[in-house]
Amino acid sequence: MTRLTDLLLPTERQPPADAEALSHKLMVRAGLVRQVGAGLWSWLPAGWRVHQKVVQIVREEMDAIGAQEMLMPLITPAELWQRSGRYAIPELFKLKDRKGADLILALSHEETLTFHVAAAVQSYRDLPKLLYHFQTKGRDEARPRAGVLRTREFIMKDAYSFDRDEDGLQISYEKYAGAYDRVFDRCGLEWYSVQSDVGMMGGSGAHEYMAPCPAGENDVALAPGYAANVEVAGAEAPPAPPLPDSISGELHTPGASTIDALAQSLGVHPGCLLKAFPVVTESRGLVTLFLRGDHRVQEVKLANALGEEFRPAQADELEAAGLVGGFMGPREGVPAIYDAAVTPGRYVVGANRVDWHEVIEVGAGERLDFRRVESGDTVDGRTIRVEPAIEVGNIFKLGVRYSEPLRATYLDEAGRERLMVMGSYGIGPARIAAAAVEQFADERGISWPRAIAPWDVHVVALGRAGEESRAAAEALTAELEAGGLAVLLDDRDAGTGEKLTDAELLGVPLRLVVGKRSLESGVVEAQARRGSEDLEPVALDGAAEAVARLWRGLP
RNA sequence: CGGGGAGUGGCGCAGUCUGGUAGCGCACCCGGCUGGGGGCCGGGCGGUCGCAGGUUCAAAUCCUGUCUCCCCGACCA
Repeated sequence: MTRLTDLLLPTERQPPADAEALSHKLMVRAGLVRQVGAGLWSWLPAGWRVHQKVVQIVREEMDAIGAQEMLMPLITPAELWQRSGRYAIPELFKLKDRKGADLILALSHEETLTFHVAAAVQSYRDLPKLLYHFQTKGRDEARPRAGVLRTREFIMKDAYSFDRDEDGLQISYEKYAGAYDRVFDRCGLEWYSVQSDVGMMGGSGAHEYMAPCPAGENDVALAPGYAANVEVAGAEAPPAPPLPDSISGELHTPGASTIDALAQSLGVHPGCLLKAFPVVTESRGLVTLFLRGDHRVQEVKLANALGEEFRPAQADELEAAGLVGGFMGPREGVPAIYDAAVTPGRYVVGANRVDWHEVIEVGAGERLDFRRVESGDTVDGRTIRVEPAIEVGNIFKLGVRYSEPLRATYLDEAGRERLMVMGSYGIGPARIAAAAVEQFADERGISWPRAIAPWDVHVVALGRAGEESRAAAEALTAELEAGGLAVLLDDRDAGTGEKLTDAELLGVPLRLVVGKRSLESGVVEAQARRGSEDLEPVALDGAAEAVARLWRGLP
């Protein structure tokens, strides 16, 4: 039993002035978390209970697939990271000890675990190995944001798999994927897994687990049977209306240096225009990308499509090539690449002269897909919608990205030395908590899924200290606890409104109100936090069982 | 890193333009009333006005520097 009079639960009537995201506001208001610095948060007792609930669910599902829990240090010798090549990451916290030795704060633990497994495992007989831990991560984020959604220090469950080959990795990957499905289901979240970008570091496959909500940092493209991060999603765009024949040749377009202005002055759909996006790459030099005026470049897709990194061209480079900002178009000597949604036909492009555009005929040449998909696009005839989501977990086929530099090898049956094939699998418990707040909160506050609520039942004892209702609430609480429920008892000497309002803010799934009015009939009032209708009152006689039953029926 | 905004009691804010020694609501403490939706009355506690320097008889207010935090973007292995 937790008595509210013992608990540090600093609820606030007003959200912090600088909070933007709903989960940020509510988690602070409900007394779950407090900020220490930018991206640095303390978990107060009630919030930590939620975090621990999530951790326990994750732990159980990891154990269930045969993964073994361990613990590796946050502070790590820099040398391991120098070997893996990750020492240069800007987000990496770097420090020195008193002897001047270089150390880092691990932002994940591939290096450390690969180091251990490389030393401990020599034979194919010892593979596969599935391992995980919950450990603090340090990440010097350029921009921490939205309360606990993006922080510079946080606890992550990071898991790893070591296999002898790709086939083995596939099996391990599927085990973790299954465990993840169960974790997010059990946490009561609305979620889906999406294909994700494997990044420049390579890797042969990756999925992200996404919890849709407005505060999400990722945009996800969804259609029946299809889900992908917009960083990789590809789709068919609805065709743009044809450019009227009346518009042709050279066009005097004074001041129309933006797509909107140009489309408006010509009276045509923005899709009839081509937008130019000049970039420079290592192997190609300056290239101009063209996509429909109503489309946007998706930079991750672009890098993948190009097969190399790129940067926007600089003003002097444009000038040297004769490209004119605001009126840019194809030009002799500058390679042009068209987006896949630019179907052959007539388009308005810049004439590379200030205040002039022209109509060109685009043929059926080579295309790359580098535009961002938009709501209304289709995949195999199914309409896509794009929505924001929080990334709550990811699974990633690493391959030999770490086993190679860190020499994690084993001997196969033939005595040949071979590289272990790895996977990594992350979950952020804090993000799961924040996502649950985002997804289920209403105007009164948080509404926890049963599985991760800080307590199972919130007993509100009305009346003054010493009154009969207080004693009844105490007795009821003890009985519920004996029956296996975790109960928060509001035993404060506060007004009814304050107690009920705080209960709704905190969001425990089942609330029981003990007051003299209902006690006269030998019952307490029950209300589910989610859904507004009162449940049937619960008779004090046999309450433990009845309440447990009610609780089991909640979401 | 670029753009924008903000630092005044635990929280939310006013005061800054026009310099005169800090105020409001909530919270908190004491007393009393009330006791099923943040109730009422009375009395209180609490602030180096982010920090440093400067101007001035006098600085929350003007000047210079600096730190911190938030939002948008970039970045996010």
